[in-house]
Amino acid sequence: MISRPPRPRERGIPEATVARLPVYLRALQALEDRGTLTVSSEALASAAGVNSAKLRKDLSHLGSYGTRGVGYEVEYLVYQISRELGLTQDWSVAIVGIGNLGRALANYGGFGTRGFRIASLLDADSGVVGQSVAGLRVGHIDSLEEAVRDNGVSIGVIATPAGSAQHVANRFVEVGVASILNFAPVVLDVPDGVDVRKVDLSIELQILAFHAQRRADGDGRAPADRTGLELT
Amino acid sequence: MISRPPRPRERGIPEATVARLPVYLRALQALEDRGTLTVSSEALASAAGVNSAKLRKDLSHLGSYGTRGVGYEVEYLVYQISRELGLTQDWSVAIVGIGNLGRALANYGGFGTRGFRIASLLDADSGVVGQSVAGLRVGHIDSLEEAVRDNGVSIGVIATPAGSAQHVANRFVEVGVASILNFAPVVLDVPDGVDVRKVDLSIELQILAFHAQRRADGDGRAPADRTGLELT
DNA sequence: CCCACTTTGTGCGTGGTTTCACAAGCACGT
DNA sequence: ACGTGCTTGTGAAACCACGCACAAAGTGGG
Repeated sequence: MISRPPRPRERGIPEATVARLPVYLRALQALEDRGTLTVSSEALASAAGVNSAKLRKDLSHLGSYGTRGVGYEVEYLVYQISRELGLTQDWSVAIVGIGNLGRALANYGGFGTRGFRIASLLDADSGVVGQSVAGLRVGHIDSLEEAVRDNGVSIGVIATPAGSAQHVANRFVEVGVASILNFAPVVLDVPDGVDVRKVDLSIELQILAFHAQRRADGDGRAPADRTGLELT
Repeated sequence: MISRPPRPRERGIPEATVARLPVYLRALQALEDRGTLTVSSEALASAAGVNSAKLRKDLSHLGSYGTRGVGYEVEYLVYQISRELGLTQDWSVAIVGIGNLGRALANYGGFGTRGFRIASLLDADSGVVGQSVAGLRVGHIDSLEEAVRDNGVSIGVIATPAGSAQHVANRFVEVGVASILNFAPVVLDVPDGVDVRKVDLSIELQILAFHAQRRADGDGRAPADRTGLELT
């Protein structure tokens, strides 16, 4: 009885679990940096800000990687989650729209922590094209197809104004980029099989405002820490 | 620990609905700009990228604001959603961490579209303090308490490096800021009653990578591609 | 006034997600 | 070898979200 099965999991990890795996991964990497060797579901859950039962169930979808009475081996779990998320291979990313946000993304070191390589920066503004941002020369949007093909780009990031986003998305789709991260405040229309995720700063603010208003209204319950006073 | 299960919602709107209201609102405002007076749930749902039954159910949580046989009056619905989200009042926002991302946020006009006013920019780096960004003078982080009080800030945005985020959050909480939007890649620990939302760029990328990998694996079909032996 | 047509609001079945609670499993000390 | 203590993995229950399908309610034409 030896043999660790190389592919214990079956296809079909719940979407909610997938969304949490990166959080676990980051918490684990912090533990790893601190030299921790093993961690219990309780401790890891607390670091990740979730319920421990949820964490165990999430991990159980990947396989049985824990040891009862002990916990999980940090390094091994890091590897398993990385592999599941596809971070053991490299992904090339193109960013379109090198305004304030695009620049921030290009310079955001956290991206490349593992697996992601920013391969191409593109913009439509001839005043921006040619500039050097994060060590890359900004190319013209017209060369998108070329940039995608030459660099093997498989993930496209849209950081353009709302008006251009759909057009950029269309061109990404046409050259075969099937994963798009959209920062523009529009709903993108893409064919089946293309995966779009949206990050919308003002939507997050609006959700915060909703809850803040509810707190301020005749709530009856003040924030635990403060003395119920709340001015608007 | 925290034992406060009895408070999912008081008289309220499901969380999933709240998260979609801003999307509807944006679609409605686009219609308004185009001069459209009324819209059917079908049309609005399509513009917002959701199912029309879901949209109707979402709106039904706000009240009965539609007219059967006709649809919804755009302007009226804009007002109702705005009110529900708390956008009829003004929210003052402070941004801490004026690096690339903080700068992008400060300049992001979309914020102020309605209801949100960026009242204060703060940073710890003396090379940044004093600079003018988006028409505001960047203040020193030490003046956070003062800035919050003087401007009536009720929403705090954290765009600092990971290492400083928890500290900034603590200070926000201490001066009574109970709504925090966190861009730093850490899980913030805050007392009950404080609302934290997190936007994490690299997590989004990792989720995309997961799906991209799954597409690549079982590309044509999914079934018995590699169903070998499996022992545990 | 009545009828045909349109669109909302919602009851209900279905499926996914969270949480509890506990048996099963492993390590370690005696 | 065996019991003790701890932690995982997972049934089962509760909860929530989604979408179908249809009755209710309004509009407009004849």
